[in-house]
Amino acid sequence: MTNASSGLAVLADPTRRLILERLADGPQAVGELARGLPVSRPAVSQHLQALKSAGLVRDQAVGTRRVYQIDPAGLGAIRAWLDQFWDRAFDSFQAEVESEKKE
Amino acid sequence: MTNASSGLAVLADPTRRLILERLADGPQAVGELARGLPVSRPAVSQHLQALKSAGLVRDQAVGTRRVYQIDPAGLGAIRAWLDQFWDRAFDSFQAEVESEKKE
DNA sequence: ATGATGCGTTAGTCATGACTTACCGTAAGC
DNA sequence: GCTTACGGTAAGTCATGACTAACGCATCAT
Repeated sequence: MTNASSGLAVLADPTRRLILERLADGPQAVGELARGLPVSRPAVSQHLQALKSAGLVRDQAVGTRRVYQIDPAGLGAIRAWLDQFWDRAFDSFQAEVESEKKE
Repeated sequence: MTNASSGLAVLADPTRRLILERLADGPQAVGELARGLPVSRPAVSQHLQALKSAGLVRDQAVGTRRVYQIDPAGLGAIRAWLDQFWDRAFDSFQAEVESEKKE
């Protein structure tokens, strides 16, 4: 699923954000990622699974290796939610300031 | 702390997002919020505490009630992180597409 | 002063999830 | 064929955190 809810839940974990930051510099295989991270390879695998089902990464088999890269669609959904939320909050924020002025 | 890390961690919880959505329509007191939510009032209090320490809401004492409203600053930090991350990811994504075209 | 309302806090329970170890399947190299 | 690298999966442990019930404190009304 590629909605903001699952995306935000996935972005909550610091290790998962680390993985995304690595992938933001270019595609990488699971082993490469694990070598640069403070957790085991299976842990990375599980995080990648979570990121994938949230639509934040794509994977591609290359021989025996499996290369992951960021999927912009997932990030877009989160940005959209945040932007829509921001607009709404800011509107009511200003409306509140206005109504307080009149008193 | 008002950085993206704490903000994202706080946004991960669905109940907390519900609270924020309510507050996006205007300031509200704790009891009002709790009445419209599927959890107890103490739970709402604790969530508000988490939201407050992440810089996402402000509170204001009004008599015996305590009115909460969204603090735009916290949301801004998260948006900034996401935007910066999105740009970086999209660049390397396009670069990858380009390099694949040439093969 | 007394009662009532509104909230924060504490203690304790329970579920979730992040992690490791061990294992299994698969693709490449000798 | 056999072995070796790579990665997903299963099982089990442990910490975190979301929640409720109970309590205490402050503010307003009578």
